[in-house]
Amino acid sequence: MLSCAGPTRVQSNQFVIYIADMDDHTDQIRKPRADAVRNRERVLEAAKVVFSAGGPEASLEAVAKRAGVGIGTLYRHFPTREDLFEAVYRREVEQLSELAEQLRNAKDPVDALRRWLHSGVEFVATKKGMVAALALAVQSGSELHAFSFERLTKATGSLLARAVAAGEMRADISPEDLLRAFFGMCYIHDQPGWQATALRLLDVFIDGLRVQPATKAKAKAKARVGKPEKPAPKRKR
Amino acid sequence: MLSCAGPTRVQSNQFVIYIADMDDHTDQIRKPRADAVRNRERVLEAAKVVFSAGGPEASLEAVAKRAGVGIGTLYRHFPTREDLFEAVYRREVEQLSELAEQLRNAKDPVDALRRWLHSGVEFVATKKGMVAALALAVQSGSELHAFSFERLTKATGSLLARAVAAGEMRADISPEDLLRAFFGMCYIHDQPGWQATALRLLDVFIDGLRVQPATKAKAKAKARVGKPEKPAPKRKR
DNA sequence: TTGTTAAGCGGAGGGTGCCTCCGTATCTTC
DNA sequence: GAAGATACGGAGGCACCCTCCGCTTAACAA
Repeated sequence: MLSCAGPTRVQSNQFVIYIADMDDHTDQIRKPRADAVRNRERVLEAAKVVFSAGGPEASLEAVAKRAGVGIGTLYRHFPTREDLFEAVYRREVEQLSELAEQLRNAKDPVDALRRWLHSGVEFVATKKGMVAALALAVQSGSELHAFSFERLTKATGSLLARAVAAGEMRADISPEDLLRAFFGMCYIHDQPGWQATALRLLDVFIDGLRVQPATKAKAKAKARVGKPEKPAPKRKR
Repeated sequence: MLSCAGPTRVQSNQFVIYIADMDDHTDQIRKPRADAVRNRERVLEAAKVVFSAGGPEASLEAVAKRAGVGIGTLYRHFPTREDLFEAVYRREVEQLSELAEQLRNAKDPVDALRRWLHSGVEFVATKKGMVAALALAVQSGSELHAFSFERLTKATGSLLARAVAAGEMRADISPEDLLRAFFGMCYIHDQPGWQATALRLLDVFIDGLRVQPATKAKAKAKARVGKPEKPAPKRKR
């Protein structure tokens, strides 16, 4: 937190980028230490296993032990549990995002959104710990750990915007809201048969999002004015 | 767990009923000890305060300390955290149930349901720890701690059934599902402004539950659980 | 009132987990 | 090979969970 003099380190998806501090004369960009890289990977691998087995509450010390590193090392790489979660499930989040990207070209925008949400349920089902990870990101409004949330919001937003622009869906629900609803539906995971329930509930919700036939034409005309990209307007209450 | 010889004790809502063991000759039914009754009440009072302040994760030892009893006493009265939750919020659950009872006489059944759910949000807002408590009851399928769940399911069911009977709502959503959706929506509590979001999301959901007069037949067909378009290849799991 | 006894009390204690701190080890660079 | 930066690891302090058991106390009978 206090190393103002050293080179800034920005963590991207899989890499670590080193940005030289231009004010500093001795700005030597060191290669990251091999053992550090190795250990980080080990911890990630171990966390994946441990979280899958023991749920999101699993002991971090267990993760460290499985990774064969000291607890201190774990904490250095991932200062909070959330950080670790996010790193573990980052790939999954990205896959979901990419799926949204692909679905943008689907014919029926409402169906595209539905299919995306259904895929989300499947993801959650496969990767056990993911709900917890994402829910954490959604819940704790902390800016720092919101990579997943931001990424998924964007994905949701793009699909939602299309449906709204097509006059198929009401415009007063934000992507964040939709995402929260999604997580809410998945909240009941680990009950037997929760998956079917979640899908059913999501379908109901999507029906609720639909613009009623009576007002459809009006909404369509209205939506055509603005750019399709724009997120849903901010609602007041 | 091993006191086979003593009188059986069944814990009802607010009272403790003593059932004499008929096989036993010396089946004297003792009045509950005054200090036990007093302590139980104290713990409940303390728990209410502590959970409100510190959330559902608050330390049970803190509760015991505030109640002025030993930790052992707390555990004797409430063997699990869940037990304590349920006892604390039992009154609230009952109030909600009673509200549902009253709303059964409302003219518009859909609006009655909506109002009830909105009241639920308000309850959750007031009694901070309640979501957690109820979510626990909903989530952990444990039969023993399902008082709240059962009670609320019944309340939801009565309102839902009325709306369905009136032909206003689709019939393929169970009270349990609705309840789960409700808790899902409230899952995001403790974010600023979550209440407005929850209400909005609930409204969307209710709209989704509605049978549209214009498209009634279509909506009904669509309400089938499986995919609407495909021949539904019976997905397992 | 007093004695008996079950019921209840409390908190020590053993266990687990969180997170920090800092002496030591190892790696990169020159 | 030396120097210095960087990372390692785990001990240690803290908080909490939950159980167990010797002691206390209230209810009841005589």
